[in-house]
Amino acid sequence: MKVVLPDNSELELPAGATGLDAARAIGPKLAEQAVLVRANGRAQDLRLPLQDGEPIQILTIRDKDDPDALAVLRHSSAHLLAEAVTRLYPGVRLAIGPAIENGFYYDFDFPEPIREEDLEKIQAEIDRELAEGREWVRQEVSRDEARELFSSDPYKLELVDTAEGDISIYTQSHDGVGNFTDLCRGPHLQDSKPIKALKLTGLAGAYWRGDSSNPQLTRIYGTAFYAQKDLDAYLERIEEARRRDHRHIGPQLDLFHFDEHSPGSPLWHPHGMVIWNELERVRRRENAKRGYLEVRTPIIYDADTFWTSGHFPKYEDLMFKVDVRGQQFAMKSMNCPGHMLLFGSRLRSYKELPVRFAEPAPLHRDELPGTLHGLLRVRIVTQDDAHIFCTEEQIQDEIAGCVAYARYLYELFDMKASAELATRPDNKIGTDEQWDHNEAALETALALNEIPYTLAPGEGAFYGPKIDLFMDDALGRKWQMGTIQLDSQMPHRDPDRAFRRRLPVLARAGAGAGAAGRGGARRAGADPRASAARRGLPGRGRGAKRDDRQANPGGRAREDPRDRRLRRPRERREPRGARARRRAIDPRAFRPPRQAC
RNA sequence: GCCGGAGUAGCUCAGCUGGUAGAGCAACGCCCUUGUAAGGCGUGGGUCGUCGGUUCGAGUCCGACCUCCGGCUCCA
Repeated sequence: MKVVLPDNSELELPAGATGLDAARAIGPKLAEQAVLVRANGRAQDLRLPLQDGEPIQILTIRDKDDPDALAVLRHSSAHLLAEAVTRLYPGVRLAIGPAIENGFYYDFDFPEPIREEDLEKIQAEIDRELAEGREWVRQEVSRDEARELFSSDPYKLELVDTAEGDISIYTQSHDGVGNFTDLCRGPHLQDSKPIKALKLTGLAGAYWRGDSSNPQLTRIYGTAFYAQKDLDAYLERIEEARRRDHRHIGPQLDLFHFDEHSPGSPLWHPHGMVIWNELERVRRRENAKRGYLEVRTPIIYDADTFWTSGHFPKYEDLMFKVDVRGQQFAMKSMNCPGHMLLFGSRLRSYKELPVRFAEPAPLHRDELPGTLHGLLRVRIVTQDDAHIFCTEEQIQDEIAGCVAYARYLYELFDMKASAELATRPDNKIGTDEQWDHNEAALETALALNEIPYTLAPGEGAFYGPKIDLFMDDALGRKWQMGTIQLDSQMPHRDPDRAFRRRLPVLARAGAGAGAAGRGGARRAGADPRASAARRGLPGRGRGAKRDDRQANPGGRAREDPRDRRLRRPRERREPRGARARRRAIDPRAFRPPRQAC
């Protein structure tokens, strides 16, 4: 058989030859330095056979910046970590240990919790392994053999059962030491020599398979490079980014600060307001150019409003509630309710359409403490939020307009946009034709604007697909910025019947949408509460409300407002933890930002 | 929320096994007048995150809480 080399020359090989065989055929030095073969564009273990006629590229230790070459180095590093931990902590159970963007991690289930100090010990053990050296041997096994091998490792067993294709294992050892075997798809290095720098960087809790209903594991992070100076440069880059952290610079420049008396809510200083007002000016100017009509609606609405809008069934725990003379109100976490009330305040003619309402209102969200992060994840956000009421025929143009607007903003701030297109979920309402049409409209808009996106199948809201826009920060963390959501089902939930016919609503948030949630758990059902809400159809909210009232008659005891003034600020209304227990949910699974109404 | 870390003067931090708080920078005062990464001398400044407990005595030990930092997506 033949394979094609990068210079387009052909290499003749015996049938079943592997990447390593190909390297050997070219030269001994190449074979020695090879770490990976890219076959047909895909990273492949050197030990695996090549296909006849496919183009290949041998990556070596000199391709030290190649993402695939780094990934194989780091994945092998993760296995060294696993070996060290297995030796140091008898009884530990192994979960998974992939390479990630800037390093690798391995998830463990420790019999006893470990602390940060333990990392030093583990690091020393890994350093010893590196000094001894390790070679990796790949073996293919049957599913039954794999189950036998990992019979005491529940996580590995689950992986065996859910794995696609053949099962492989890797054993790492050298001169009889090590001898650590792990279930692994590969690819791996030939041996540990290319790992010139390996550093454990952190410790964190992480749920098995990213699902909060699963046990929490202990994740150990690390990174590795083909050269010590690359590790040094990486650490220096992290340091530099830290020095430029807006959370330090902001207060230093007297722009804003945070106070523990209102966690997650910046206090803007005079200098900061100069920037704020400039952003406002840009927002007004650009909105005006695009035909948005500025409106202003209340911050606080009664519970009825939020049951109808669907916020309460889904997001009640993340909204600030206000008790007004015994009646429950809440602070809006999105502008939709006000805009719906405004649009529905009189009968509208389709000749008015499209109507684009924009509102720069402060929105309040009771984000969980562990998720707050400077100005990027806050409890109060003023975003350029808008709702567009239009006809089915106008959808495509309006969406394209929204995406183009988003692109304009990203370019204005010199940010690289990336997007996620979330499509129909299982509990969707509306017809397939409608969804086909709407998803296509979103996709077309993204393509027209050349914004790279990934598909998130099944992640759309039950009422329509959406586009979430992201930015990366200096440390490579992803933050959700804007969103564009299409709701073709609004009339179903509109109690006031302001619509004579079914009218789609487009909800979009652009500049200033800084409080967006991070891309959390992707898996549907990760949040039991949210998925339950998704199952509920529009209109069921009212029933749910009655149930809720019965379950919780009267709610919290009322208090005299005068008492409130007298009360010392630190005093709490209820036992600590009661509230936390009530909302035992996975914060990441919750995508608070802007589920439209 | 969960896991790990942290909370001592405006800032950066030290304070080991408990005995009533320190440094550098900043600020302020005086001196020097010195051409742009830190001239000299001196002074003031801390309920050691909050509440409670142990103790003759707690920044230091125990408990609860608050806030902040890293992480909880990258699928054997």
